[in-house]
Amino acid sequence: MPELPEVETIRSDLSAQIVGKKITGLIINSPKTINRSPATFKKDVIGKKIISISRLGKLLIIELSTDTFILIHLKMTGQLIFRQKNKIIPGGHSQSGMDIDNLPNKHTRLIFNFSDHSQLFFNDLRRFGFVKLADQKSKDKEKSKYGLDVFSPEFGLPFFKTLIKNKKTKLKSFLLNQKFISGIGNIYADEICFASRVRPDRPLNSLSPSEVKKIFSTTKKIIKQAVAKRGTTFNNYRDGEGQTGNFSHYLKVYKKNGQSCPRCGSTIKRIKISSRSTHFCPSCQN
DNA sequence: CGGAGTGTTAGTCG
DNA sequence: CCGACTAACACTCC
Repeated sequence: MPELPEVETIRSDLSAQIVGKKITGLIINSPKTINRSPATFKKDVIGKKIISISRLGKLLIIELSTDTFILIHLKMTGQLIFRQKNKIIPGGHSQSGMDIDNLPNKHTRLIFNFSDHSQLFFNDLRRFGFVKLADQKSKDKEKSKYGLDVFSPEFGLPFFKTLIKNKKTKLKSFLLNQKFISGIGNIYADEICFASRVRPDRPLNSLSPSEVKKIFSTTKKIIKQAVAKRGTTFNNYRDGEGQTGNFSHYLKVYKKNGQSCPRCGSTIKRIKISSRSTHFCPSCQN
C-alpha cells in the first residue's frame, strides 16, 4: 500500500512522537526483516537517541545519535504503530489480520522500546518490508538508488522533460519506476494518468509537450492533495484528537473498473501494465 | 478446496 | 535500454 503520501503521514506523525526519545530495548521476532544479526542490531541501536525522521520517496530514514541510521521500507503490508499508554498511532495499511488493538500480534516483526515506556511496533504480514541499520555512507548509497522525490525542490518541469526524453516506456511504467521519480505507486499512477487525460499505456515518446506539462503538474497536484488527506488507506486512523483523513473518497479510477467515469460517463476499464492492475477511462484518456 | 488477486521491488532473461 | 515474467510471503475473496 504505502506510497509517498502514506509514508509522509507516517513520518510526520511518528516524528512528533519519538524524536528525542532514547531506545532502551528492542525485540526482534523476525530476523529476516533486519540486515544484521539480532545481537549486532541490538548493540548498535540500544542506548541511542532519535535525532530526526526524514523520507525519500517511500523510504523512511530515522537518524540516531552518532552516525547511525535506520532505513525502513514498508513495501506492501508494513506498518509502524506507535503506542503510549492509551494512545495508539497506527501508520500503514489497515486490513484484517492486522489487529492494531492487540499488540504485539502474529505479524509483529520488531518492537522498539523507549525510555518513557512508549513503544514502536513494526508489523508486516507479507514480510517484504525491511528495517536496515546503516552508517552515513551506506545510507547515502541506499538513497542514491532513488530518483528525485516528488516534493524535492529540484523536481521541476525541466527535470521532468529530461527524464522523459528518448524513452519509449509506457507512461505508467515510467511513473512507477523509483529510479526516475520516487514516491509514486500503483494507486497514484492511475490517478495521475486520469487527471492528465492520458492513457497509462501511452509510450513516452508519443506524448506532446502539452501532455508532458499536464502530467507533470497533475503529478505534483495529486500527491500534494493526497498528503493533505493523509493518504488513501488510513481507514482506521485515529489520534488523540480523533482526526481522520482519507484520500480514498477522492479516487476517480483506481479499482473503479466497471463503474462509470466521473468525467465522461463511459465505463472504466482494467488492464495490466507490466503485470500491475491499471484502471483508466478508454473514452476520455487519450 | 482451488485459484486468482493484492498497494513493492529486485532480479533474470530475451 | 526495454518489457515480460517471477519471486519474496501470507493472506482474502470468490
